[in-house]
Amino acid sequence: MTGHAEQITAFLAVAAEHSFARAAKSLGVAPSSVTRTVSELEARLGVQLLVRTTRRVSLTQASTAFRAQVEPLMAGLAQAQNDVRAFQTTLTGTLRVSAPLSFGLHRLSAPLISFRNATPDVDLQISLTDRFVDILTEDFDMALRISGAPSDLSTIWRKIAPVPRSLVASPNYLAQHGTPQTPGDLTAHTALAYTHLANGNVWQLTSAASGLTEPVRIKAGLTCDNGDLLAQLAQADQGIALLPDFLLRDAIASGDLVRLLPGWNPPEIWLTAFFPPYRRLPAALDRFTACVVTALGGTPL
Amino acid sequence: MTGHAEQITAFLAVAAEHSFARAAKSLGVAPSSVTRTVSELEARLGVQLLVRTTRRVSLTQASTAFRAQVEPLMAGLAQAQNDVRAFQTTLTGTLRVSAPLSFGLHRLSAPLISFRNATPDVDLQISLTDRFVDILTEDFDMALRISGAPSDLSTIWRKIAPVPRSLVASPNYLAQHGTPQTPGDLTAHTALAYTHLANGNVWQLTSAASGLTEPVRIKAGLTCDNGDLLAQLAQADQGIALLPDFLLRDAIASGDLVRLLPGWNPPEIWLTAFFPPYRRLPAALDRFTACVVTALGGTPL
DNA sequence: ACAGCGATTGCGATAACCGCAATAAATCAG
DNA sequence: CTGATTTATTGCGGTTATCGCAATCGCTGT
Repeated sequence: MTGHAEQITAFLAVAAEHSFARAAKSLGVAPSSVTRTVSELEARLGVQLLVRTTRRVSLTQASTAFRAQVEPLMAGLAQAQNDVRAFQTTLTGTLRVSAPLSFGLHRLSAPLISFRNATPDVDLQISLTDRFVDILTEDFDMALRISGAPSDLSTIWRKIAPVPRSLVASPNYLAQHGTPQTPGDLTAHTALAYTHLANGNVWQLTSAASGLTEPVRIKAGLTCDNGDLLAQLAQADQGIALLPDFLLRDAIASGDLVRLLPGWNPPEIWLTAFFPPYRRLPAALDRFTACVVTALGGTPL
Repeated sequence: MTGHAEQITAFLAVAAEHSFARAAKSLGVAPSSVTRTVSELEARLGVQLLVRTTRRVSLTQASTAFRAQVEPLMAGLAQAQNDVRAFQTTLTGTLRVSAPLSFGLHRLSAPLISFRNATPDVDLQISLTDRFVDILTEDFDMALRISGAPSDLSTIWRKIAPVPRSLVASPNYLAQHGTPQTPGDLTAHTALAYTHLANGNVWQLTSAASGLTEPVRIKAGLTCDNGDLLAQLAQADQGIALLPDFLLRDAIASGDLVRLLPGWNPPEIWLTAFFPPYRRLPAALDRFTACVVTALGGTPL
């Protein structure tokens, strides 16, 4: 892996123009520079490439063969450098996105459809998993997560939309264990906790009226990384769950689950997009983010 | 035609090693240099090629495609630069040689055979012509000429062997016009002159005894660029010719031509090899010159 | 022979480059 | 969870290389 492309470029220019002066003009430098550059190339290769007369420049056999070999390579190099620019501006390539399973099933289809209609050339690979994927190792371009404030200050992230949550339980469960009226009442109950948001089984509840926050320690009943399963367990009278509203809509409407402590709000969490440490997002990724924000941003999920 | 191969080389090294530090060690430079070089490449292309974490370096989609395009090109460039070195040292390629027709017919076969036996890989192209070819325009590597001192001081030339010449005429011609006994007697005779050595129809004759030179102006009978034809004309009683001995051997031996003024020598001329303005002769050409010198050098033709 | 154009080279000034050391940050070990 | 280590980055100083200008040499057409 040597290099020295400038020398080769100078040589090719002289070979094409059959003149150092015209080559210099073509390259936008002084003729002396071309002379030196080509001479240096010849010295480095140990071969005379150009036979000069002050009025004529001829190619040697060596340079004829060299030129035939090198010219397409240099053209290819220029081509490749032009092509790669397109990655930043054109919407092409592959986009690997990770999203939580429940969120994906309930809310992801709208932005996906919007993105696919807008940019059909991008190959979109969606991985629905409730793991916290390693963006770098598994080569993701974006990981959507539902979380509180990102712990990692170095990673690049962007809040998409707030995710309202509610404390819920089934009517049967409440009939058996009583309906809590204050945060303190929760200590006697069993929690169905979401793994990634479990904070040592301490729920912070904030009064909508006073704005005061009260930490409540509850019994750890079960921890799961999937919200839908937690909702099913709550409907099966297994305890009190703190879940995003978008998972609960049907169950609450049907009366299978009921909201608890309506005057108290759990900590605010957000649908957040995480990115690899790009300095600048590629065009396709930028567009995808825009679609997600358009479809889901602003209004609470 | 851009260039910037050093930047691409640096990028490829980092991509291969997945580390700036190891790439720097591999390239033999400081890590900071690699950082700057790659960053400059990214800035120039407007594309982020490498996603850095202090502990890991990943490729972007853009750089993956770029690398796939560029790596073989750079390898080809290195290959071409290695290949071209061989032209200076290995005996290959084509050798275009021009030589006078008469000389070629009488004396060139020996060095040609010697060269072909030594280096069968070189394609040898011999052009026998009595024109003074333009070495550069007609792309010759060597032009053998029989001439006096080269007029052009800039061209590269090498004396191979002296070419003894004799003044000759046919017995019939001498019987009709008389046999000259002194240079001055020549003025009454008709000259059969060789074109490239014709000097205004003035022959310089030097006395072997005294070393004095006497210019003799003679009648221009006929000028020709081919020695064999001149010899034939001399045998046909057309005049006095000044010709290389190697053309005259048979005619003199058979008595068809006789030497005149044996005590007076014509100007010394040489078999001379002329080259394009190479700074350094290619290997094949150097070898060919050596064969010619070995076969013909030293002893007069 | 002469004139003109073009390749080369010496030179002066500018700019680029390199390596070193300090900084920031991401991963590993305990 | 905290400290330690490794790694990419960046500011800085000194050296080097590079560029353009102008003079020189030399080829080529008239």
